[in-house]
Amino acid sequence: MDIKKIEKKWQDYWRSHHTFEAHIDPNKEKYYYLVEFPYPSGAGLHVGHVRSYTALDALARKKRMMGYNVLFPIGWDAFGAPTEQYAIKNHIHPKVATKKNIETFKSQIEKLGISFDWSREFSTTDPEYYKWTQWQFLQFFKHGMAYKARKNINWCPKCKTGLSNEDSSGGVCERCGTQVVQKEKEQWMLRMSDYAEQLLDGLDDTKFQEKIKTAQINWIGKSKGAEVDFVLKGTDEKLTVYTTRPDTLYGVTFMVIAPEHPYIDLYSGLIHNMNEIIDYREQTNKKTEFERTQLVKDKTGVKIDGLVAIHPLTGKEIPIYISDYVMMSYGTGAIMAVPAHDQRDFDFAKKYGIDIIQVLEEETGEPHENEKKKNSIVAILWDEEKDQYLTLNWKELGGRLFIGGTIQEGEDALTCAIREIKEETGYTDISLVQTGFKINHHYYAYNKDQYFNVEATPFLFRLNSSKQEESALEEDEKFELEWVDKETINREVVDMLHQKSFQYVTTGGAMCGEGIHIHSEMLDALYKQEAIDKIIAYLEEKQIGRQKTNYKLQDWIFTRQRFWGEPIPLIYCEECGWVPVPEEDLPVVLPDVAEYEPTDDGESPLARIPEFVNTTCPKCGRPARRETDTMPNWAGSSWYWLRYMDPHNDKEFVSKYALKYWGKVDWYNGGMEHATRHLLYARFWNQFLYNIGLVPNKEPFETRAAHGMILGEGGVKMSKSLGNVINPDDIVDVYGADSLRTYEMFIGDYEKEAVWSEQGLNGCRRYLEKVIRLGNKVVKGDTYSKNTEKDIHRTIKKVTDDMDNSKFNTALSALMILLNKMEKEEHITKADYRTYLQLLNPIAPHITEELNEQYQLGNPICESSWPTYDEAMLEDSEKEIAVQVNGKVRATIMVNMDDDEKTIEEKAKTAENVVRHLQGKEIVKVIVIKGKIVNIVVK
RNA sequence: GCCCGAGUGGUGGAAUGGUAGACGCGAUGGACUCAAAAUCCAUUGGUAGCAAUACCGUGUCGGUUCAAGUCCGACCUCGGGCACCA
Repeated sequence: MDIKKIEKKWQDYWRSHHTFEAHIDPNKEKYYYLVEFPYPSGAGLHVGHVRSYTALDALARKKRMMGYNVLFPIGWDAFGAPTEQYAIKNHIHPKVATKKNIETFKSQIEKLGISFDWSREFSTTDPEYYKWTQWQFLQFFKHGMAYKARKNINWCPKCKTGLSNEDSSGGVCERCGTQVVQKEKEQWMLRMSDYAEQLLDGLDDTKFQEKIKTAQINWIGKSKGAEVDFVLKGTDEKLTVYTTRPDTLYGVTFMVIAPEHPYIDLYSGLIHNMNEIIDYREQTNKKTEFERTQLVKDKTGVKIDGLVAIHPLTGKEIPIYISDYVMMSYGTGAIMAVPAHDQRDFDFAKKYGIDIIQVLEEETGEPHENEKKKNSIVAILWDEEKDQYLTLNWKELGGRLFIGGTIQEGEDALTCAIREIKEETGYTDISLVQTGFKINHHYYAYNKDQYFNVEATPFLFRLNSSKQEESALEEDEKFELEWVDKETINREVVDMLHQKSFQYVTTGGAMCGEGIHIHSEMLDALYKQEAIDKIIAYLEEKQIGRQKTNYKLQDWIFTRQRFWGEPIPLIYCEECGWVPVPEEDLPVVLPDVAEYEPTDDGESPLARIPEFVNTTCPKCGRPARRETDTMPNWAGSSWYWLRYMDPHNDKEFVSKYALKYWGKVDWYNGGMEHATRHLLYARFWNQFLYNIGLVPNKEPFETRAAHGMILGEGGVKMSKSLGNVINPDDIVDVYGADSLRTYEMFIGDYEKEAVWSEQGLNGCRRYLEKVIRLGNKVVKGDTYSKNTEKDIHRTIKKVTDDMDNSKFNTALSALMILLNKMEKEEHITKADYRTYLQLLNPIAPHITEELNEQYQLGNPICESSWPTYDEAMLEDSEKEIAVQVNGKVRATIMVNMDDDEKTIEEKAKTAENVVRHLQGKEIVKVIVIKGKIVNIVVK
């Protein structure tokens, strides 16, 4: 058999018979499968594409055979930087490069036999498509959802272009390695942050995988908290901060504002060290967004000399700093700093010597009635040289602990700690290293038969010399002094108070956990949520604060200073301002020019083309200028699934009729890398269209699944530089498309990454060859063979269920098992073979069609119905089950399905090896699970 | 740091709480062949044993259960996403 000819033959058949073209048919139930449309790069198709396309192809083929009207389209997401760069370098028009790349991709995909409906194919770069992208942008504009704003962008001075954050990671341009700078530009923005709550809510209407939902939720970044107003001393102005922990308000010891905060200029008259501040601001400006968002321990900042805030509750003066760890873009661009309970504030306070006030105490142990309150210490002695800590080993009396003790009348905590160390260990030559945060501990003392609630202060002391005096132990103090290392402590010190104490004094960070409030007047003794509620109520009553929800999600910067994108259809008129291009003049077409290289000043290349720029105002007819920026890559992919429903419509972006029939995408497959931004943009776009009544569903996608990556041999990413990229064409040439498809479906869990293996691929080819050879056994017969009848029914069920759950690997495994069984038979009937081929067809469509034809088994499989199974055929009348004695398998027995438990138990007890294990033992219990297992418990 | 995943033979990977390792790859032995390839048959988690069989075994430690790869708790390692987000 010539595989290549067969594959070509069936691909031609499907094309000429329009087998996979979908047509609206109200009498048939629809199903919409969508794969992320590819970016047709010069590199060609990747084996990763093959994996997801084959998976959805298999599902689509099966669904069609099950009688659904399946929409399974494909197109091209072709605008964007890579093609533009390629075009500039090779001096060809991006339009030409795109066309060439699409041709390559298309022929590669066709060779795989994917059942796409090619009649619906389009590219985002087609004027007939981007006309409607522009039209929809105008809907945003007309509904006040688009606005212009000045924004800092990443700018590469060498490439003369704006870069996305992704393209400028590490602070350098991804392509040329030049240091990226910040440049302020006017940009069109879409009000996506207005949709934060709706985008969050909408997730409930989807069946996305949990990890995809989480990614969306994280990106939206909702946080509940409060705004608090701090009066600036000597002014009428307030400095408002946002915090998620208003309950820690009493712990505020300083405030920080972002270097860009407008108050700095507003109050420059009051500030004495303006020069220093301007210097710092300039340093910050040099940093890229990337550098600023790196988590660094070493905080920098400048104290504002002359500007002081007043604590709204205590009336104390609070110093204000500027620092780049506070972002202008989040919250109010100003924070109240609580160094005791926030790591960043803690780091900053340590560096600049600012007070740290503890207002939360971690609680350990279980509270109990009639507790006696007292204050105590935990003292940890450290031998720096050996890096060991002194513990008291109380053995069975209390395990391994540090030195502990109760603070006496008139004594402070530190004195107490030094005294206790001396009394219990005799060491006196010590110095204090660290005082930890206080801990609120509940415990029961057996020797005193009393519950205690202590407020304990942990200390860390360094041992300077082993000078030791006589210790002063009391009667009941029986322990061994032992110096041990960190590991032993982590393992053996189990008392929560002592464990936490050790953590506090050795790691030395802020106390960020939950706890009960102290030093907080009205909040004292309250837990987190009660305290938050109480303080917010108070702040609101006094009108010095209010509850507030914040989102990380920001408005969408919708412009790029590039050539190869959709022109923004707006015209600027001196008289009328920004005016939309009239609908009948759409699309605003990209000019066919030779000059599309970037300009020096950051303007779009379109700005240099007078014929494009100069126009007249659609409103007043005076001379006017076109917007020269283009849309981002994300634009065209934000609505493409809608266009697939009605791709040739030149009156509307999609007809109501098509929308009503095809509805939502039922199953959307894509890479995990698009689970945040693309998916969010697409949902936002759709929700907007829904809100203005243009689409019938609020959420565009019912299910979103993500496939795992295919890695090169050795488990590394395939890349040009490693030279381990597998070209699907080469594989198809040598092994055939069906082998490649089968292998990629068999390689492992569809959602997990998988490692490419040529040997594994070869195994799948061998399997398909066996399927071909199985044909030699075919004899007449339109019913299943008696010997394999049950296996066939079971396999139908298994393959059907597994494919429904995207478990292609186990579906194939079941088919292999059935093949092995059939191979042992002398003959199989046409019916056997036909069903077998039908089950395999979604994964290996060419070879199965050919065999079906060759052995004259029936109409083409693509026009046949999916096999069904008979429930009654799934179970055997007899089954082998295991017999365990005390949970260990000792024998297997044959049972009939209609055996009652008594019979099974008897069979089990008399099984040869079981008898031996029962000898001399008393049977305590016998568990019989019908059809599964028997477990005999003996003593 | 936070949020997801995942740790099972030589290897890719299977196992609604019920015989761990299905299926594939590789390996070993054999058949066919002058020979090789292809194909077919057999074996293939480890240790002991001629064998029957026994013991051990799903990252580590503990727990629940008649029964744990699977459930619960603590930890370790790897992968991914997010991140001075107040």
